Amino acid sequence: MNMNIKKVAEKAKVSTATVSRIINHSSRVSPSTAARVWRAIRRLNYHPNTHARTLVSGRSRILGLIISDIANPFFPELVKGFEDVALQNHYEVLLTNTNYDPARMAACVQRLLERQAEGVAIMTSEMKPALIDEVTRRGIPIVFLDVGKVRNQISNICVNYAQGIREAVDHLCALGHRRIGFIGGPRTLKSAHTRRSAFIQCLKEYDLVKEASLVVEGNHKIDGGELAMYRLLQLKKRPTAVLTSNDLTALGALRAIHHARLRVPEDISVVGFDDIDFSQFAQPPLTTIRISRVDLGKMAFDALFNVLQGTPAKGREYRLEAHLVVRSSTSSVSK
Amino acid sequence: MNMNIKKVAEKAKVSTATVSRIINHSSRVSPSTAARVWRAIRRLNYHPNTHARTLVSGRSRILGLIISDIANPFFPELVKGFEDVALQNHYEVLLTNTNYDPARMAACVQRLLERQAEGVAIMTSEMKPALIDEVTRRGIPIVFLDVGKVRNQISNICVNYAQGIREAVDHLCALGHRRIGFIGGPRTLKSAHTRRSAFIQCLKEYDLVKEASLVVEGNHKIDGGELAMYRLLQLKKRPTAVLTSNDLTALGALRAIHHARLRVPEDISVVGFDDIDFSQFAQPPLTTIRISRVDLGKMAFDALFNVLQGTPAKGREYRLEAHLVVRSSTSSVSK
DNA sequence: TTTTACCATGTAATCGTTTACATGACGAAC
DNA sequence: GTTCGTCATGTAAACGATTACATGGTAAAA
Repeated sequence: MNMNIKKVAEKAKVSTATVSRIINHSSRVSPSTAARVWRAIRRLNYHPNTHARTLVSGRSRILGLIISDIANPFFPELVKGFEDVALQNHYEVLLTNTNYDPARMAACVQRLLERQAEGVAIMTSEMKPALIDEVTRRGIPIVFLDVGKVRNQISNICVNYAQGIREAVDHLCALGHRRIGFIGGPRTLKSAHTRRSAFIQCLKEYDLVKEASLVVEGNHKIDGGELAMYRLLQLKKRPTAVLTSNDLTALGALRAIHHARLRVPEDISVVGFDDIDFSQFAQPPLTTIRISRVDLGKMAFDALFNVLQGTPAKGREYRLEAHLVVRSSTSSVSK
Repeated sequence: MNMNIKKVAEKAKVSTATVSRIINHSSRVSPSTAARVWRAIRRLNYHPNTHARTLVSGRSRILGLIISDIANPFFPELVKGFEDVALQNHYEVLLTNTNYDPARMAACVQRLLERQAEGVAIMTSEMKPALIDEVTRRGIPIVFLDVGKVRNQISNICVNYAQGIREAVDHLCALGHRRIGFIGGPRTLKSAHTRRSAFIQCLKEYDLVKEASLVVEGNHKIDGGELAMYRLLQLKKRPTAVLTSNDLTALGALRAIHHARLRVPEDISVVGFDDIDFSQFAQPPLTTIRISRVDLGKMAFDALFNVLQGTPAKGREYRLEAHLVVRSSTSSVSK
């Protein structure tokens, strides 16, 4: 019943080696036999068994993609970008979720190793060094997002958060804001930390109010943003504008402000981060710092692909820009 | 360098067959050798090669999950539900996107067949019968969402849209609404069609205004909902409440109403469909008909799993309930 | 004590490919 | 007309597991 290379070989009256060579375009074969074999392949509706291929060749044509949580709106587009270009290059993608849990991350890596992934994109930050070693020891390239150093087979995509934040602060300053609050992400998250640092750095460069109470912590979800915003609203001198560590946080802030019977942007300006699909449909549409997650996904693939093709297999540092997109949640400060 | 079963066998001074038996708990082995082998396995950090396993046993422990588009907020949670329970049962999930394109769907199925998926969950409706045949001919179970008939290895999950819609209409009637509009999904989409039919059916059962102009077409995205709502607003006698075919459509409607300087729910009540994560954070929080997408994913896995385990491998029909969740986008009709 | 049965383990075939090496045919170079 | 190189193709050994069958040993049954 099941088709295999042997049957094709028989039908085309050649050896399996020849069929294999034709499928893989691996060495010269006479055009006439090639045609005969292709015809047989089509007739029998033959498709090579990937597992057998992987077994003998060692090449699985599988790439691993590790993310935190597909239900987090940051990731779907990233996945899409990665998958699209992987598919174009005839790679299959094995998607794994860590659920923000380092233990589960270990399991993800394990699963990818077992399936012989040829490369691993780690787009989340829960990571133990021991795991990385185990991957690189097998010669499997890795690409990280914002963490770790570029090494032999390790690439890194650095998002230029600072630039995006600088643009946002520029924009707010130009509108007359001086007291700018910041709602960060969870302490444990590397990227959240980077964003906060970039903001604080920015405060120094501009002539802005620096008060510890203006920087509060969220959880990168809506409820955390809402809670954090309440805290900012309760300050005796509250900020006239708020920058947030991601869009969900900003949406939570919007809610809190709305509940407090204040208006955005008339009473308080709000700036998000990421530009998830939704932010343009928020009420009001959110001014936010955009990271193209589709590009991020594509870039992650490229990073792996380059190492996979490259001789020598050197890792590289990639840069992804973040820019402000102005919508309606910011306006000049009212006095 | 690479670990394999042979090295483990050597180290533990047994044959590879014994190691295999121990790994698979497949037949009695003496506890003492088992212990020795497990120790060797741990020492050498051995993990079986899945491809070799698949090749000889025919079982890949891979399930295929076909969806339209991971960036569509309907799917991430579904994927998560499916994946979680698949993982618990030691299955890997191969996720494929059709991008709403039947041709790409064919490619998805092809890829899954080549990777020897043991079961396929098709959570989207672009499907050609020829493809299905090719899958079932190989004895691979399939589960559909809302389409097709239950057959030998084919299961189907039927969402009880009608019930959800009935609850919504009940709710609106109780609030005094009589002119209820409906914004449907794209004609090509089976589930959209089902939802619209259920609504029209409902109109007949209740004493409601039936006018063709009250049923308009969207595209299951925000812009489509917005456009469609504008059309409803331009009617000489506009509806006092609107039911929509999915939440994105409802959010678009919200925008349109907002732009028209009308208020939700005071001037118009809006009901969504699906209860995507976001709808609770809309302004105002959306009354909507909830389908638990996590449960949907789990159910899809169960359907496949049951056939995979079951003897005989009969397909079944599953039912998923849809219920109204009332938030703030509906209120009694103002006169 | 002999027979029987069963249990733990080993031997080797098998899954469907790829690929190093062997082979034979044919044309060019001498 | 040998000899040689090239080219197309075939032969067979991997790859790393599972599993049907074989084997020998030990305990129970006779």
